[in-house]
Amino acid sequence: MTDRRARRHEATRREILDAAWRLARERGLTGWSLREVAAEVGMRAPSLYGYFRSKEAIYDAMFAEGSAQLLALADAVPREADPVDLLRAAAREFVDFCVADPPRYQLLFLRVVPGFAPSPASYALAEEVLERLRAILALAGVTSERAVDLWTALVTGLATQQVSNDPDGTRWSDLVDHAVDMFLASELATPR
Amino acid sequence: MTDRRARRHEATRREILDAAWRLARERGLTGWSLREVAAEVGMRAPSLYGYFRSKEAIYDAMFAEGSAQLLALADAVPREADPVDLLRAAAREFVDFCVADPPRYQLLFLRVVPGFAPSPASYALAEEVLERLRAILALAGVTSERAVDLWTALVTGLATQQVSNDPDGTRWSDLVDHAVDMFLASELATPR
DNA sequence: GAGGTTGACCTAACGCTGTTAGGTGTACGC
DNA sequence: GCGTACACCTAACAGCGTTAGGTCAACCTC
Repeated sequence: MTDRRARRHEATRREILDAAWRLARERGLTGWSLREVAAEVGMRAPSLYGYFRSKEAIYDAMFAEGSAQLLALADAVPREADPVDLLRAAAREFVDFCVADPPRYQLLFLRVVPGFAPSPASYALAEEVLERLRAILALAGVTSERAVDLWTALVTGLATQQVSNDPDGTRWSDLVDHAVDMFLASELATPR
Repeated sequence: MTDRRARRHEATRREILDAAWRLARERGLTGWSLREVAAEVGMRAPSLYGYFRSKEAIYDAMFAEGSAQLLALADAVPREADPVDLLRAAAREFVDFCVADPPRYQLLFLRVVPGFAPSPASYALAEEVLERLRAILALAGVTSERAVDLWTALVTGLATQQVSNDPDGTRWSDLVDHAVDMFLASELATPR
């Protein structure tokens, strides 16, 4: 049996992370303090340092977690559909993923936290997400690196506009299918 | 003659604003303190409050200034060219504008500063930028609100990816012409 | 079961942040 | 030349992330 101690430790880590997510959603990605997180789990701020080496380490764990969630989403994309439907679904799921949790989106894709950059381990997860994206696009016949870059610009652009300028509406989400059609018309016409 | 005092006051405001921009470019949009700005202009932090009501007011003045610069850029777009060339030039200038000064871009288009939202006066400037954009797109025959939204998503997406993921290269800037062609092929084919 | 160790948590404190209060001297308008 | 208004200062506040050092209970070993 793995140490009861170790399990308890992991559970407390989880509790801290959950509290951080909760506060980030309530007050904005950078709108919370360690003292608040500590209060949320019934501790004082310095005690958190037994679980995370710094506030940045908490952001890093959140980054890894968000990436893992997106990775799971990418793996759940159905493989047997029509390529157009496939990409439409993928784009829509991505934008919904972003809109559903704006702080998570900002942490993963915008460089919003002042000193923060993901650790190599966490960044590797983000790279793997990109790898899955490449695979999905390849299923639809889109393989060039330029096309992948254009895709990321397009879908993150839609997500950014939606989150920043119409957080409670669907003004840009509604454009996703149209944008995918535009993209595919252009990329599949000149397959190179 | 307008008060020498008033002129001197305005000059000091400028000096403070320039120092804030300089520090933002050096250390990131939110990576500077009032004490640093004050030191830069030979004062102590509390003295800045004679010129700006808060740090947020400095951000607001920066927001207004950035918007004015973008407005000037929009007004400089040549009106007599071929519509495709026009939009290509406009998109390229926009992305270059963003890449040239990432903190300015983040201030104007990402919601990066924790508590900050532009004042109504500053926001009006940003709205005017959008108005100019609509006019430019109309020159090329693009008039629907959905098409304008798709345009903003596309060009801000390119800019975001460029600034966030390849700040010193041209990986996404190089896609601007291609993206504009893709956009126009789609929007002009179905003109309604 | 007693003893020693380890780890969970605490208080106190550091240097930093934006901001306010209150004081001093000087440059200006009359 | 005088009185005022302004430019700037120091001191201080509460809050921030973080470190140092201490206390107490839970666990492992005998």
